[in-house]
Amino acid sequence: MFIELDLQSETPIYTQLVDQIVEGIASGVLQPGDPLPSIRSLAEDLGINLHTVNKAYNLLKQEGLLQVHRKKGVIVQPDGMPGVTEAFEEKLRRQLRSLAAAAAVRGMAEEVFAQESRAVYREMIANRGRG
Amino acid sequence: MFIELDLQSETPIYTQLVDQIVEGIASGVLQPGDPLPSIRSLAEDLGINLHTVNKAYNLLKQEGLLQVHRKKGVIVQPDGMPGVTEAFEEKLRRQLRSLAAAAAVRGMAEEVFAQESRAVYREMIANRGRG
DNA sequence: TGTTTGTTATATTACATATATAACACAGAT
DNA sequence: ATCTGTGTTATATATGTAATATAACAAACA
Repeated sequence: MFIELDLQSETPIYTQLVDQIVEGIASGVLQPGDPLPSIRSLAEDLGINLHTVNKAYNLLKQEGLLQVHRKKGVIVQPDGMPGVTEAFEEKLRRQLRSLAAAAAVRGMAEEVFAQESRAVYREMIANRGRG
Repeated sequence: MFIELDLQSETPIYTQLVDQIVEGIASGVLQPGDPLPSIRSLAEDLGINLHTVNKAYNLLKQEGLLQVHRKKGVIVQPDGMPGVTEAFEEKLRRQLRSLAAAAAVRGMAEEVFAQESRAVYREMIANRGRG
């Protein structure tokens, strides 16, 4: 499994799970229809509790990124990913504003900040051709 | 005072305080050397507890954005803001990665994401001439 | 029948958030 | 000296979140 947890981190375990799965989908490592480990097996692999994995999976299910079946297990959304909704735009801008302010205060120029954003996005989807 | 709290929000009060003060500095509403309300008076104005304001002020003090004196009170860092450290770059990139992944998964193109970042930054510092 | 799946329920521990009081040390004004 | 307002520190409490530990249930499949 491609997931690596930092149990010392201040960011919750279930958030780390959510982030890494989303990044997995964005990067193409996880493709629509691909199966994910069962709640129990992933929990055991990572040495964490069943409910922590369940919480992460459910959040992603509610966002429309995962589908959850009885016996089929958990798979990456095969019927089209959710689009850029108004709610998502708002949330994105709110978080970008916080980052932009912190960057501006430290003297990071507009071009550098924008370029940094572009670079991070590009690296994210760098090898969608192969995984 | 320019601070507005959303007590229903899931983001902690002290985080809202930190964010809005940083945005105040970035936008020029707060200039180096400018005084901030005392811990007690701001707490009373906002209808929150003294310690919540204290926590926010202390975080900003540790980041080097505020100075705290005995009787002089709290002022915006007059001796030069902290620069773009390696630690800050890492933190920024980590958070940008999370946002970029969420955006990419929803089909937001690289150019749109980068432009969104630039626009948010620009609006942040839009009226540094006067406020 | 038995196993594995997601799901739900309950309980417990640990930690973060926020509040409420209280007291302390320091600096300035009266 | 005394009072007042400042940041600071110390306790205590209430609430919510994060994470764990068990247990049980319903559905799908071999």
